[in-house]
Amino acid sequence: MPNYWLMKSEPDAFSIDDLADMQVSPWDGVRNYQARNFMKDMQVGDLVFFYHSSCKPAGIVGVAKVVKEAYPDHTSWDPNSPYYDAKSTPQNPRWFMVDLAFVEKWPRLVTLAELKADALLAELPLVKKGSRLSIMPINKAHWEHIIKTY
DNA sequence: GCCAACGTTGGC
DNA sequence: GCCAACGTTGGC
Repeated sequence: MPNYWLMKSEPDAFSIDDLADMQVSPWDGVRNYQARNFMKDMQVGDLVFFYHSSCKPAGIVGVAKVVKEAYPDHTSWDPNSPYYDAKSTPQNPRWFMVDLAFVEKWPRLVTLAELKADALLAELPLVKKGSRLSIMPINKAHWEHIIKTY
């Protein structure tokens, strides 16, 4: 029984097309404790809404699947990486990543505005005011509603 | 580019 | 441990 998630990425940095090209990619660069903790909860086979943020329009563009559970994010101890964090070391890693596999790109982007306008999704963390989490759990009812409706 | 919301840092 | 200052996110 898979769990469901939503993960945000800026398409300029990493888009669903990039994932489609690579088929499998690590999800690195997460530097938020709450998001990290959610990643640690992910299991192989979990399904993920791929969300494009900071673009016009923002929204869900497709689906990915977890193929490797959380392991240390090596970019955190690479001084040349934009994601470098001096407090993270190979001996004592602070940040983690998972590997995702491409599943499907949707024929169209489902916009944040649509999701906000959907009364059945009022409790979706994504549409809550001030939500800045880049990774969040999605319950089964919400997941199935979104898959069915859009 | 603006700004609201939120997370993190650091002085005390 | 509190909280003000600062930085970041992310929609518009």
